[in-house]
Amino acid sequence: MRNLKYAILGIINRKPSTGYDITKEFNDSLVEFWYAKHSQIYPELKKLTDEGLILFETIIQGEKLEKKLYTITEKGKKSLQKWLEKDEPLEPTPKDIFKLRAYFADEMDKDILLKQFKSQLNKHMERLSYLKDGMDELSKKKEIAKVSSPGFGDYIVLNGAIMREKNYIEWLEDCIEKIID
Amino acid sequence: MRNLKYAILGIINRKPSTGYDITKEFNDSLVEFWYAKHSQIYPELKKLTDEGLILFETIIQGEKLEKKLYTITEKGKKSLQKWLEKDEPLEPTPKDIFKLRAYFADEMDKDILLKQFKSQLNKHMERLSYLKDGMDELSKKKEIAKVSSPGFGDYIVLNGAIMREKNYIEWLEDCIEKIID
DNA sequence: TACACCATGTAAGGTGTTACATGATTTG
DNA sequence: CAAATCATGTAACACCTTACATGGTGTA
Repeated sequence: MRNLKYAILGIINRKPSTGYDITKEFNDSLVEFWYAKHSQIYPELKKLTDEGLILFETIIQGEKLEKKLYTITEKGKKSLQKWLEKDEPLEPTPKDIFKLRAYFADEMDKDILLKQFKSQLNKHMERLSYLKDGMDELSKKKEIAKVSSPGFGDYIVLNGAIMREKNYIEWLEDCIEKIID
Repeated sequence: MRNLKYAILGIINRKPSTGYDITKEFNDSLVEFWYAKHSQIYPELKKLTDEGLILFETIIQGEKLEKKLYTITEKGKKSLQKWLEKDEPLEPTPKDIFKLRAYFADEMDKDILLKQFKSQLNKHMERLSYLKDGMDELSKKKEIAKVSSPGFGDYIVLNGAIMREKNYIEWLEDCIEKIID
């Protein structure tokens, strides 16, 4: 466990960051497979500092705004590396509220059921389109699709998200077909 | 929120059940999209009883083993129905620890990275095979693939799980190819 | 009679969300 | 100069996991 710990460690390892930066990173780039609110991040940063895995430098922005720029320590790098090398059993399948509803489909009025699926389809199509835009931007910005290039991680996970959305859409369309006839 | 509440309500609505039954149901049938431990279920059952959404009958098994068979009330059915009809915004994408690791791929030694992906591939192939077996069994047992038939919910979500696993496997294979060359 | 499984609960602690709280800087 | 964004934190509460705790039933 302690996954947030390693998520933060990994981000700081990529580039020294403030708590605010990390929050943004989570809710922009990583949001397709990890996220956290700032209320969880700041206490965790304190904890990691106490554990000697990161350290910070106070920076004054403008006149008096203090911000803490965190850097990973050698100890932190070792800890991260160890976590990256771990090969653990598969996590339980993530929870999916829509599928939970779908499981109770035979209790639902057919029209409502259809409306539900169509609405869900819409939302996932929007998300897919958003992700595709992200991919266009990424391929402009970075040299991707090559291991050890710094954009490789970004590329494969974004590609994974696109594949996942396409697949979910396929499933929804399949269900809609079955509901109709 | 209060999703566990509705998950339990839905299960009891399908068929009167004990806490033990519900626990098994979660960890057998529903595990691909929802689950909970008994330590979460028993307190929730108490809560739902207090709210008048379910009620129980004490049954003696054998000589003296007491078990509580829960049944949904009219109030409970209304509450469930209302939840089933809700159309809420998309949940954030579920967290995926493996993708979190993958995001930090450029920090990893290429051999270790490859081993990670191959191991992950193995595990997902096993899960897929397990799910396919489940589908074979389900199609023997019930009349499925028809809305309003009682097996329809079971069928579409199991089918969704199979599709999801196939897709994840495809992504892993794609990544492995990219890592190799 | 031992072992697997049935059956129900509580306690402690970790993880995550929402709301509260405050203030500075940048940009239009 | 107003609004958006930058920046950091705490408190209360909800959700979830692990471990503790106890005892009955069925079957080989």
